[in-house]
Amino acid sequence: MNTLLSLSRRRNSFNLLNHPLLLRKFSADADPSPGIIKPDSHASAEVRLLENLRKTPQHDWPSNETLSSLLASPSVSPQSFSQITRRLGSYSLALSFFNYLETTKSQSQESLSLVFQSVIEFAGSEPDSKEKLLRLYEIAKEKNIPLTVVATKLLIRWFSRMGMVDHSVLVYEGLDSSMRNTQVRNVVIDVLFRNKRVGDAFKVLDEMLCEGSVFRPNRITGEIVFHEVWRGRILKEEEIVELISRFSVHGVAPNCVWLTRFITHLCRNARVDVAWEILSDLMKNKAPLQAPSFNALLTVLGRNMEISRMNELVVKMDEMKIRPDVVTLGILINTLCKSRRVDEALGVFQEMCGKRTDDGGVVKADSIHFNTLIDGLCKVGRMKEAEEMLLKMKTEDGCAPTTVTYNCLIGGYCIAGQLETAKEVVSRMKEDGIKPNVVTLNTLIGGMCRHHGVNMAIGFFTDMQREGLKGNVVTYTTLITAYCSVGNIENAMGLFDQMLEAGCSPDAKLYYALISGLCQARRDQDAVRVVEKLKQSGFSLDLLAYNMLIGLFCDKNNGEKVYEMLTDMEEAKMKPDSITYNTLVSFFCKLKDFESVQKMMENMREDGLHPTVVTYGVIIEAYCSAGDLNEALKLFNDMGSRSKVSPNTVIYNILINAFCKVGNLGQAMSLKEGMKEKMVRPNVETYNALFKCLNEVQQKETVFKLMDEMNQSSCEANQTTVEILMERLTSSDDLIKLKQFMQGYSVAYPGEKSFAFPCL
DNA sequence: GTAGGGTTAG
Repeated sequence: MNTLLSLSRRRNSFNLLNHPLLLRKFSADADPSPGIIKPDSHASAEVRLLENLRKTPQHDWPSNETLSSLLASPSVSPQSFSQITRRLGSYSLALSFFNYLETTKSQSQESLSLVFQSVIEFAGSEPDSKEKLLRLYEIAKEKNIPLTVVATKLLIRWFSRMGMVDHSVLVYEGLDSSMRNTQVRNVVIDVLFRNKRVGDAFKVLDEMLCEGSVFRPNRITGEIVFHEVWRGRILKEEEIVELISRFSVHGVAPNCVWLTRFITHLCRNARVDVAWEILSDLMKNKAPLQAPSFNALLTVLGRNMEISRMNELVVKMDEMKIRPDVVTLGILINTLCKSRRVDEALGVFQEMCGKRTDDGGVVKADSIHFNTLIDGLCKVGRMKEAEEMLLKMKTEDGCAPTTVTYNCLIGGYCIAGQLETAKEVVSRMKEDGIKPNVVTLNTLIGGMCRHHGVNMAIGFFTDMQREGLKGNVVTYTTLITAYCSVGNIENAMGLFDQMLEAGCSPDAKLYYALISGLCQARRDQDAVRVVEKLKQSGFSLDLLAYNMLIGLFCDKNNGEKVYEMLTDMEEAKMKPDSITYNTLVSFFCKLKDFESVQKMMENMREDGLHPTVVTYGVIIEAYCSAGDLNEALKLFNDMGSRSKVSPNTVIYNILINAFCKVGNLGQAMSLKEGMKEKMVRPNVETYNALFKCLNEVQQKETVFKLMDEMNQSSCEANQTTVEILMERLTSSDDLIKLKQFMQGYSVAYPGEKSFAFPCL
């Protein structure tokens, strides 16, 4: 048989003929020494037919009686005709055979079609195949020879390859509707796509997809269409979703890689719900799916910490017998650990390890799974279990502890403030032959800063530097932040310079830490230097940083720098927010530049922002301190009516204070009454302002009334209150009243304990 | 040739 195989491979270009079954049938021909393997009797009619065709010259075929009788033999099936034609070995012989059969009219249309198919097969590899195929197609039409599915597919494909896609379409359109089956349509669609006739391709596809279609799409249709959809970017996202849904009705899913890519794309563009819908739809229609597509969705659900939805999805996977893999395991335990649900993570870990996967393997945990769990345990302070997990790791195959494992443990002990134990872990890891790295260093430094202060951390860092271990940008950020938080800006800036000298590049987080530290410490000169450095390094400030800096420069009355920051923001196409505006409003208020204040308010509205209660507070206070109480009052009235911003206690206090200061008690009291109406609670400042104003003897009754009111509304007096009242209430009677007031008794009705009215 | 994931420090 081996000999036979090799011989026949050499002789035949058609793979089909290499099939052992066919070799057996045609063994007399294939074997050079007849007699070794004898043709069986069943095949003899076909074999003899082929032999006779070969030994008889073509022009003698019509007159050869043996041939005629063999052709009439019922044992020669239509399928044999196509094989016999192929075995004739050449295009011209095959065509002659076809013509011969056609003229004898001895054969069924099916046999003729099959012979014709073999002729087409030959024509495809002829030197002038284009003309030959065109001619054959003409012949088929002239002689009314129905094309077989194979012939149809070949013609459509070849015409397209030869640049005659119109002929491909003609072939397709000339077909009987029963011949336009899934296979043929798949070829047509593919050819149309390749020739950029997208609309026509979708027309053919549409008939397959629509309800009740006879020739439904199959996996290959999906392959062709989705490949093109991705490659050619011919559809919008919604259209792709719709297309997947239409395929899904027929139980067809895009292939795993394609689908996973699309799901990832949707998730990255915040279309998680759409991704979810697609997978649900496909599951509902029982389309074949695999874990990676689900992993893509689970990843983003994990990032958003949507654990219940993740759970739901895993349950669905289980129902559909879609097996989770190692990646699924990684996503689940990581998400659970990050949300501090360590027990659930351990549960999932137990349950999934050892489960079968789609490719027949077993879900096997690796070092990273262990690291994730150990980190989870350490973050919640379960150090004993973390240590046990480390021991377990050492006994498992392919799960050797790494630097990361030990770093997690060190981090855990640092969180717990056990710095000594953390350092011991460093010794243990060295004994195990695992090298500490910069993360180990940073973890320890972070722990020291938190629990023992920055000086100890600096000492440790210096020691490590002597041992040759270099810090990185994270090391410096930790230390700089620690210095800033204790207000030691000199050392923070010193470290910044040291870092630059050491050739370590600052990153965005470092710049942010430094700028926020400098702004809090009101160090404008240093801030300017750092911002310059930041820009040189190609970084840019974000809105938060701009706001901090603008606040600092406003505070330092550095209008020039404020202007520069605003110009920078504009160039960076960054819109100020209400914090930026409030800072600026407050700046102009301080300068009593009310024109600019008005301008800022206008700009704010143009930018679609609304003045807040803070904005109004700042301006009202500015008008008050400029002595323009009318303007302050006007703005106060504007608040509620124009801006629909309700005044709060702070606003009322500003005004009450101002009116009290100029001795306008009437206006102050009426504002206080207004508070009651607006349900704004007066506080101790409100009362202090009023008490200060009530210094006439005849106003004593009002003082008492207010004192009772304070008690009733549980507004506690402070040092200032007592000082003011002591000045006003000097008689012995008054002092008794003051004492009663301090004890919470009513002063207007002595002996009666006041009640607190929570409604006020 | 093509997809998905998980670990430590600011």
